[in-house]
Amino acid sequence: MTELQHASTDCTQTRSRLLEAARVVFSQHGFQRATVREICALADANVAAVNYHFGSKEELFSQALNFNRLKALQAASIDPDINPEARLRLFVRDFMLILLDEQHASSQCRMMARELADPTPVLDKIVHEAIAPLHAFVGRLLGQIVIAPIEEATLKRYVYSLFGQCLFYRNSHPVLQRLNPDLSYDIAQIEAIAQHISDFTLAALNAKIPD
Amino acid sequence: MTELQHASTDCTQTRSRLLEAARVVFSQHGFQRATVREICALADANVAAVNYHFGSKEELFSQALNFNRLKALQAASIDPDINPEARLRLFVRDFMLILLDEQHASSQCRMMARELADPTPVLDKIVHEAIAPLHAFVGRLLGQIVIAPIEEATLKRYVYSLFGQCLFYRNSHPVLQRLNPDLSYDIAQIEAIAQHISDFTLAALNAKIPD
Amino acid sequence: MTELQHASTDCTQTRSRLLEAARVVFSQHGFQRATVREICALADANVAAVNYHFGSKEELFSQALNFNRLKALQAASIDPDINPEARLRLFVRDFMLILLDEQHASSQCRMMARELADPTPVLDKIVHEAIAPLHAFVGRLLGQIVIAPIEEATLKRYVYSLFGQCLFYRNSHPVLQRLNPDLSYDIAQIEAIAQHISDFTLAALNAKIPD
Amino acid sequence: MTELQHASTDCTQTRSRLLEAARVVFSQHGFQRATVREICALADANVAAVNYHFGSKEELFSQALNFNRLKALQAASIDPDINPEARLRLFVRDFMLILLDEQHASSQCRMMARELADPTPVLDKIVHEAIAPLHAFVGRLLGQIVIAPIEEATLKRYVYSLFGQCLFYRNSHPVLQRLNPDLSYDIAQIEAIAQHISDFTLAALNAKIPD
DNA sequence: CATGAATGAGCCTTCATTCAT
DNA sequence: CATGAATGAAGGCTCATTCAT
Repeated sequence: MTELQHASTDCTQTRSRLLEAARVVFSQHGFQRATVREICALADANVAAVNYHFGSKEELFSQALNFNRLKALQAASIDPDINPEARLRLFVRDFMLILLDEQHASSQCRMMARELADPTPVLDKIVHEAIAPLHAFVGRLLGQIVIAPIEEATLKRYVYSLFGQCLFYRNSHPVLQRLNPDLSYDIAQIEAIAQHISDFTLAALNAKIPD
Repeated sequence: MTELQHASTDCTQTRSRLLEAARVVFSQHGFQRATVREICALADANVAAVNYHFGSKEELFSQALNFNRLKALQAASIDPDINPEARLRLFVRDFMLILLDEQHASSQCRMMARELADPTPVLDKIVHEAIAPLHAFVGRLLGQIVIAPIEEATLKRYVYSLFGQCLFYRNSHPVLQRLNPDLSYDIAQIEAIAQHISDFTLAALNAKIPD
Repeated sequence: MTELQHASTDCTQTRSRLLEAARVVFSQHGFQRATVREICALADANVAAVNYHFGSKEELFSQALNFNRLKALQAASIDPDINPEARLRLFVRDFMLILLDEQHASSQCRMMARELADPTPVLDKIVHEAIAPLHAFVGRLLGQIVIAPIEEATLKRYVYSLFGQCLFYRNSHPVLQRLNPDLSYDIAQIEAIAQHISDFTLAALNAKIPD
Repeated sequence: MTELQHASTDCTQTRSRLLEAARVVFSQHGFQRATVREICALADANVAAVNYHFGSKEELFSQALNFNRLKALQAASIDPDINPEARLRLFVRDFMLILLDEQHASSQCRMMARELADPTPVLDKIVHEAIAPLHAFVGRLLGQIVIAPIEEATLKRYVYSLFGQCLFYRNSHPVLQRLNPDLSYDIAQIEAIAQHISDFTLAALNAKIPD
């Protein structure tokens, strides 16, 4: 519960603590189930603090979302000196690290993943600011790998196949935990998963070329 | 437990109507957002009916789940006269129809999909009765396609890659709707999606063989 | 506080008790200051009872208004066998009894008086259903007294002068109480006030005739 | 108590701006509905300013009341060279201008009018400092018009009849607005109203003499 | 067997006030 | 002298559940 309390950020500021606590609680319970009371308790703040600083639970949710890491992700995989396949492997690895690494501040991404299953008005913002650019970026990347000209619709399905594989590990995490009770993601395992997804995807893409 | 006791009785029975209404409402709003009042209103029953017949909202949810269609799915794809690849294509097609076809009574499966993102104690039942067998089934099927002996862990990842691709279209439906505002699934489109997933997966599996 | 509890109405019904309590509390504190909690406490009901029975505080307020007495008032003063001046005296007397008699169920009228100073959306209903007809009625009555033809606007001002005098005793009651600390309205006093208002008004109206 | 201490200082002083803003907001919304936040926002001051300068919302309200205009009113109508009836007409005219003229700084009086319907402890001050003297003044004035000796109680009722007519236009303003949607008070209309009230009252008073 | 009525815990939010600087 | 930040009490309302019939 107090995992992020007094963490690296400037915790003397109630506002920052609220944002941090919100990410934890929202990513655990989703927007609906999360209560401002729990967030405030975790942030060691008064119940009224959320409304004072953000005006509403929804605005807090919206501001707790932080797409910086996702944007940095794209920047890192954009180096033109690396060939497209290697860039894809880099991207998938970083993406999975963000999605699965419980230790780091990836709760924003988990919040997003939750949001997908239980949309609130904030989803529009998420899609517009984070997901659409990400899909566009991955679309360009895959387009460079599949040299043969392909239809836009087909390219989209490749993108979906890639994201589907990646997101599965997050979205179906509760299921996987029950199927494999001793499941836990350390960095080595995350990298192995990322490598599998990259292998699988590249194999499918390359196999398509002769067609 | 008693879910099939009344299966044969007239659907005018309150109990049956509640189950049917529950499937509709739960699959629309998820467990949390769905309200007992809405279910009862749709079933034309009293607010107290849910607790009277099922004891709790959660138990209603649990009993509203119905895995028959998923079980039938496996049965259909098990014909030994068909080669494994064709069986996989059949399975994916039927699975996607269940997941995406809004016209038919596949709301149970949509309920399950929602549940994954918002686990309740009922998830244990779902995993045990429906998902675990399904994963095992698909695991055996993929194992027949990848002739070369592979590790159990690797096979699992193949299964995850397949389900990840399939579930993406349901889990990320709100996102896809926003990315493609005129999105809608008719049977032709569902079959095209299924074919893509099958192609993609088989290409990846076959490419692996030389390794 | 419990002045009306278990009064004459069917108090076994929570709904009725809520309406009764609402009239008491609303007329004491006005719409804003009145709290559903206090109303429910007075009605010996649960806090949720208001929302269960009426949906909202405002709808409770709206339904607590009851114009029957005002309507009866007009009916009583409409007897054609009595001359207009006597009918006016009757009307003023009955009106003042409703306005000032604390013993009887005139809290609706006090509620209305409060509403005037602190309008809520419900005021539209009050004006339309109760006040407009009342003004029209009194307008006709005064029109019969002032035989000479007068303009519509002038007639309205007569109506306002009459109602102004009557309502003063209710609206300015807190002031009058402080000016005359031992103020209290028994029936004799109310009748004396009514007689003064009638005298004053009729004198003014009659004095006008020669003009 | 200290209300005039800063009277001479520049109105840019926070304190003065708060008083001015308070008059505007209180007269618009009444004591209850007015919020400290709105007053501070209008005065371009901090939320804490009210409590800092005045200790409480109620004390701000109390100090925002300013009876100078009412006192000036009496002074103006006290000229012994004018006959009592004319003085009454002057008084009523000026009083109605204060009550109804939205353009001028008569918000204090509107504040008082609101207060009557929603008493706070401040009402004691209002009654003692403003209303009681006003009633006394009008009582003397009417006493001079009704030459015949009358009882104190009767004189009081005349005063009430006069004030009732005047205040009606303010207290029932929300109602009148709804009855006459295109209602608005310009100076000509206010003077017409004042004339009607004076005519009506004087007619009644004079008619009484023969009694 | 079923229900209309009622409940109580909990939700988000508002607001006058206080605190630390 | 003044303020931005924070507080706690209270508000209306929702909802799954229970009760009495």
